[in-house]
Amino acid sequence: MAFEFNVIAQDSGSQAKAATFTTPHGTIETPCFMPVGTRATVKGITVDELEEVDAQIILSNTYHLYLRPGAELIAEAGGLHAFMNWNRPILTDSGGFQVFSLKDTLKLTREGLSFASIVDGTKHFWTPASNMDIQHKLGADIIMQLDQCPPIPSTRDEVASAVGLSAHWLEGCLQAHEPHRERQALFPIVQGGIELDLRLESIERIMQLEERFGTHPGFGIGGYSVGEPHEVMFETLPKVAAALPQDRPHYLMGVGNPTTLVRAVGMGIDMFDCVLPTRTGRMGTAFSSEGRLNLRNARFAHDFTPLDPECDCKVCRGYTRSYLRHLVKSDEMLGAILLSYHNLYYLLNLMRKVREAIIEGRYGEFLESWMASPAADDY
RNA sequence: GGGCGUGUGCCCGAGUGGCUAAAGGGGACGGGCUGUAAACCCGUUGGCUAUGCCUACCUUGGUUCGAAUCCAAGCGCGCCCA
Repeated sequence: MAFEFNVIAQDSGSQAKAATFTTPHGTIETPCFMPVGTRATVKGITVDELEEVDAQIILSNTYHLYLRPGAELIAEAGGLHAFMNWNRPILTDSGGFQVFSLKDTLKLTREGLSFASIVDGTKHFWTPASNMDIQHKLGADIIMQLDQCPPIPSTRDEVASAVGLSAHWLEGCLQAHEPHRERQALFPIVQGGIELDLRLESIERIMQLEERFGTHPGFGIGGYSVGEPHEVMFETLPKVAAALPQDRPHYLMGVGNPTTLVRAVGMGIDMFDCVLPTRTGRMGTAFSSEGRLNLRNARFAHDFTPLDPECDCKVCRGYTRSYLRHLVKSDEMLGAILLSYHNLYYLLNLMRKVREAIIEGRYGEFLESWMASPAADDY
């Protein structure tokens, strides 16, 4: 059976769990971090390197690929996997986040959303069904429903309205997706901002639709990390994750930094994605066991030690902080490439260690020592 | 030797009497980045016993209430003539 979620270890002191999730392009081990490759490329990283750092699944974006090069072209290439030469699982986001981040160019209606292309200004209109059609053509293993992701701060009415609209759109997505259920897993997305009752209402409306459309293979949790402090998210996140079925993966969308990942796993989250490792890497910042390092800082000019002495990735084995700083300061693309590579390795490796800890029944210890370490400085 | 031009903060460069501690770049330094309109964005960049004072636009002298800005000489640099 496709899209099987098998929990292989459950932490006794938290909601942390280790599991596997089966997709047509392979099995994902959770908890996992998914590198973001918006435009069918994880910026600065080849697919060989993605396999080197052992990314099990990557993300791509419906909005961006629809605009360029177009879903038809990707279908003609044989789908996203063939097009980008990546044969492991892929998840495509629907473009719901762009409803939030590109709000100036988008207009919402109950039927769908209209928007002006950020590429050439042309006008477009999406319905849940047309969005599904695009994602079917792209052919990712996991696809996300079209949703509305409201920013922080939003009024309660605005958040409630986003819950309603997202649930309404979900129905349209499910309907259009029915013939494709075996090939692609459609994840609904929980909205509701930072208010628990709205979150629970969102979950209820999502679960109600199972009566007509069958079991949802997994769940996205959206609308967090859109400006609120982490602690605010943590007030409701464990309750949201607990209110969802435990026999399916919980995907916390767009999160986040290393410490947030380590903690959120204990709150019942199985999947994460974030642009942070690649973006901050490209901009000259590296994750490390000593905390975040801004390689532009003058203090690294004569530092001929590895980026992170505790990391065994090829960047840390082969290059010094001084050299990486030189590349960054000189605007050499290799600097962005190497730091992106290291940051991805770091985060993926961290998830592997978290998973190992869960399986060995010591997630609590792991979390405690993590929080006490300098690596948790981003918190 | 003569003629013309030019000299601004770490660098390039705007400014040609008061609104100038001096635009704009670059560099340097620091910060940010969370389902990627991001190889991007923001801040600082003469000194101090800081809501004020001091020192500053090659140097010296002058004009003026007031000069980076006008005048004279000198020095440096550039081009042309000898």
